[in-house]
Amino acid sequence: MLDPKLYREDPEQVRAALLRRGKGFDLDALLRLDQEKRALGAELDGLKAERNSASEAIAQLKRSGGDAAAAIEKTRSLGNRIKEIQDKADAAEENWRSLALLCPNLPHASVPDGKSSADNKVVKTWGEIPSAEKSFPDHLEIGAKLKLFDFERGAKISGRGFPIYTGMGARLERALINFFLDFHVASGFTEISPPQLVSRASMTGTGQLPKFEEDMYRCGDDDLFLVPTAEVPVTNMHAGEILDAASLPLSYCAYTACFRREAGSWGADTRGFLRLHQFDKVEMVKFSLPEKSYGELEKLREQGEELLRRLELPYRVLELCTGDLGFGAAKCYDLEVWAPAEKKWLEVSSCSNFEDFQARRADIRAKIQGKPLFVHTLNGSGLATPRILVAFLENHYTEKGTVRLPTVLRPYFGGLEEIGPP
RNA sequence: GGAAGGGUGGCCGAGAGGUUUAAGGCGUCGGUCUCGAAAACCGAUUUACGGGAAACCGUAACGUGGGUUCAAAUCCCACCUCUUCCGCCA
Repeated sequence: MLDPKLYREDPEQVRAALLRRGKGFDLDALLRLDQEKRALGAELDGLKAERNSASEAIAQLKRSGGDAAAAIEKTRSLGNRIKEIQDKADAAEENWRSLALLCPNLPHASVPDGKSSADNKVVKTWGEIPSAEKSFPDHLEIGAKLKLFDFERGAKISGRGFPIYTGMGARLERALINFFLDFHVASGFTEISPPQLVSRASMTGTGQLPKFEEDMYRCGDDDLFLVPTAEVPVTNMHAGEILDAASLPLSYCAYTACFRREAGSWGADTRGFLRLHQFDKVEMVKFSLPEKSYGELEKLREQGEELLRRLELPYRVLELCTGDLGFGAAKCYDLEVWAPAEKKWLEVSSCSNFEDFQARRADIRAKIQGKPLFVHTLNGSGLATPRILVAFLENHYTEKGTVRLPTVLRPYFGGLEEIGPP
């Protein structure tokens, strides 16, 4: 949610910033609703002030033993008038809020202009990309040979997009999750194991709702949502709190399964592990002082990059352009790994600074110089496993028909150096 | 799932329709005293929205949302949540 003062005081600047994103948002409607809400609020406050002083007069009259019946009768109609305006004011407030929740965040000034993912800026590339001539077995073929996963049976149980990991595949999945968490904890992050079903309020706090409800799995009887990312429960841990400024930045990491309906996104990149309804991810979440948040964003990105280097996977870093920026993000880096058989870059992490966009929705503040101010929230995948698995198998497949394990993963396999056929 | 009892400021805790401007205590900050500190004493100590150049003024908030009333922390209803007990259960 945007700070209303921004568009009240300088609507043209907000309009220009929103326009950089490309997608239309009706700022004029928001301004109109804001105006309406404030006008009714002022009228209501005046009427209530009138009633308060009338009530006080009645109290005094009664205390001194006088007859208040006439005064009470006179004040009664004021009550009806207040109720009427109150209803209008409530409706105006609700209209304003519904629209305000649909307004995306403003991009940071440093974010490059652009219309789509084609305009994202490559800021860094690491590792060696094999020549395009050379052909590689893809992850499905490797997985089949080594019996690492079973898509058919997964589909039988739940439908497509719900893979089963089997044998060494399951172990590799678990090893990756543990490696990620262990690395973050060693770097000073606090590990969280959060609820994986969350309330509507939590989903609204981080910005998944109300706009993206059709992409979420919902348990209707209880109005709970399966988490699409650990960002939701971990960020909302501090909803409604005033944090100790001295404790910032707070750095958390959490593993959860992630559930996404991916409504409307079928058709492209849906083979194998490339797009799933359920997948595993370790997420990093930070709460920062406003003036420190962009420094924290760089650190978050570096934290993700280090995982990729240790897994010995070639990767690149993209700075997303204004047109590709997520709904709540002010600035975002994507990490992509190279999959040699797919001959594609695969997104495995998104590191975003939301500034106070989520903090405003979820009411997360810190007392800064005596004043409670909204903190900045950040999050980044560190990392999501399915596409890591694709790149991992394709990059580390050996001529012997085995998958070589980088040294950092070997402790999770009792020292084993490679994964062979069962 | 059933029963009972709770939810009040940063914290503890009183208040049971109008002298609440939420007592009292703790904590925190400032001051007096002191070489300095402690103690004691004095004072201050929520937030949001609206108006105003400012001083300040108005409104709201006692778990949440409704209702009754001229007037609600206080009465009524629903819900959330905590504690205890019972039932079920990994």
